[in-house]
Amino acid sequence: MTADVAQRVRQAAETLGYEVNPAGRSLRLRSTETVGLVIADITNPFFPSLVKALEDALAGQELGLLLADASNNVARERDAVQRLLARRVDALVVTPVSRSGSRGTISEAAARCPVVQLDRRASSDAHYVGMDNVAAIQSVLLHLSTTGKRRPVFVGSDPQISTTWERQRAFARFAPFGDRVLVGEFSLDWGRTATREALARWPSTDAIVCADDLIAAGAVEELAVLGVPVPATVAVVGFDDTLLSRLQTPPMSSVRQPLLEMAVAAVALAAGPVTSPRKLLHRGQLVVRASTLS
Amino acid sequence: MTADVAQRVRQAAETLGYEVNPAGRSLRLRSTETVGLVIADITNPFFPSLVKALEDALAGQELGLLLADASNNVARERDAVQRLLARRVDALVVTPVSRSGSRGTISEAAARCPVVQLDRRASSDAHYVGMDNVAAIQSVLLHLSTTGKRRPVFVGSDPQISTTWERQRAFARFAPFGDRVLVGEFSLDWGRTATREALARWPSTDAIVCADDLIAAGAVEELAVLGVPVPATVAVVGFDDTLLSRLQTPPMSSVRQPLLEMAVAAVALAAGPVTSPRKLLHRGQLVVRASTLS
DNA sequence: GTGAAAGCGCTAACAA
DNA sequence: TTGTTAGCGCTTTCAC
Repeated sequence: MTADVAQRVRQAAETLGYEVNPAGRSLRLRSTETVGLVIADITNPFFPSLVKALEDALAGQELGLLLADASNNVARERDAVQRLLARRVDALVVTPVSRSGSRGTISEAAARCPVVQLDRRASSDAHYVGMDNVAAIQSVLLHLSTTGKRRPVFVGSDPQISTTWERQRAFARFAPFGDRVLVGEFSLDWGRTATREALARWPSTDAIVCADDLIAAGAVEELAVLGVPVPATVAVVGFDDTLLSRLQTPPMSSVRQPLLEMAVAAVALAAGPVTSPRKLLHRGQLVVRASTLS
Repeated sequence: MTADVAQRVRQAAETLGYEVNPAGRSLRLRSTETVGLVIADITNPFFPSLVKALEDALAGQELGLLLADASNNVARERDAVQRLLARRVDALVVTPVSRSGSRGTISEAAARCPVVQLDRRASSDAHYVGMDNVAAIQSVLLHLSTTGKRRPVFVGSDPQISTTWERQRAFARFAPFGDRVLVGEFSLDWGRTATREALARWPSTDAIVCADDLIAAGAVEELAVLGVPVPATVAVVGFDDTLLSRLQTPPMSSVRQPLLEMAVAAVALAAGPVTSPRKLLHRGQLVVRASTLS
């Protein structure tokens, strides 16, 4: 076909309003050009930013995004994965709900199409793209120590969530008092409760390192109620750098994940040639705000 | 086919791991069993709850959700709509970015498939499912008046956003001083600026009615800075009942939209028989918290 | 360089 | 009730 004819065909297609039908294309090519995303819990303010990052990364590759939410529930996560698989997504991106509870679902899915675990991980049969939580905790501890805080406590969430688990383990290993750890859930209330408990058990506490911003926000609130000056007496650090960290009074220091970078890497693994499971760790960045700086 | 044979076929399908291929099905049925959703701005904390509600409503009908984000940008919204249309979604749900700027995009889309405007609206060529903002503002004003607040100010966002526009107009019509209106954008900073401006222009102000929780959070913060007691001297009300309203100190009263109900209605219009454009208004509910109750 | 034909997996219509 | 067939829109192959 000559360039001239090609041009005229294009022209005609334009005026007739013709567009390729992706169903026919899918059938023939055995590809849907769509990636499925299963989010652990869309009501957690961290995940919308992840969704957005992935959207952006996919748009660059002309890939569509089919979204599902697991509502923090292993059974619903399994259903969501099945639904997306039945729709023949070319690849699946998942933030697993639970280290042990999601493993089976993810391993089975990985046998059928490329699967990328993003942010959280549960199975070694699938790719993983996340943040280096050990390095993140180390930089938090270093920052605290340079501001004179040497008696931090860690307040985590459910250890079945891989991110909070990794942060907890790194804290246990590198903090001055590695056993000063409390675990509960991602919630404001837990942040408050844990703060009271921490101060009661370890009165010398001068910093609270939280597994996410929700917990950190609760910690800041409880400290205000208790009349403990932040950061003068007790500093607070969160994770994820969500809107919350900027809104809280005082604004909170928080570790930001390089979401777009991670999303691009995840898409590359999802859409690229099939390989053995890769593990990609990106560097986070501690955003310093008033809750750790007088 | 007898029930017995049907059962055996099902059994065989099960053991062989057979699943219908939606591509073939789509091609034959001329339907993708997928609905497209274009969100105005996923980083606005209100929208994730909308997405979740729609997810839930669609899951009940075995429909998939193809998601796109317009990033508050009319051009990106147009692109997103085109992309979803090219993928032959059966219907489109949109929260239009701008009353005038989104009209063309939505009207054109409505000519190709059922389109439901959710929460916000821009075109009368497509269905609309939203909240009755007039009734909402009236109930806010009534509540304020019964708590002795008779000099409210309205702080809105961009009047091109249909929700804030409707709230603003209702306020202008029903508030004691309908001209006490300031408009800016959905942001904390605007909430702060507007609060200062309101108190300067109308020193008798005893309540600030905000177009969303972000603005309201800014108002509460600025009042704290100015040393104005909330709610004793000035009460504050927001919209959307997001996480923010519970987290702010004091917790803020906010109008909650009946999201699931709206999502179910939207899905019914999207998946139901084609009809002339419908306009469905649901009733919101004012959630009263400390920012309006001493 | 161009055109024709096969076949992806599915369902609806029709024939037996 | 059961079995057969056509054709949805696309791309690839192969023949010309």
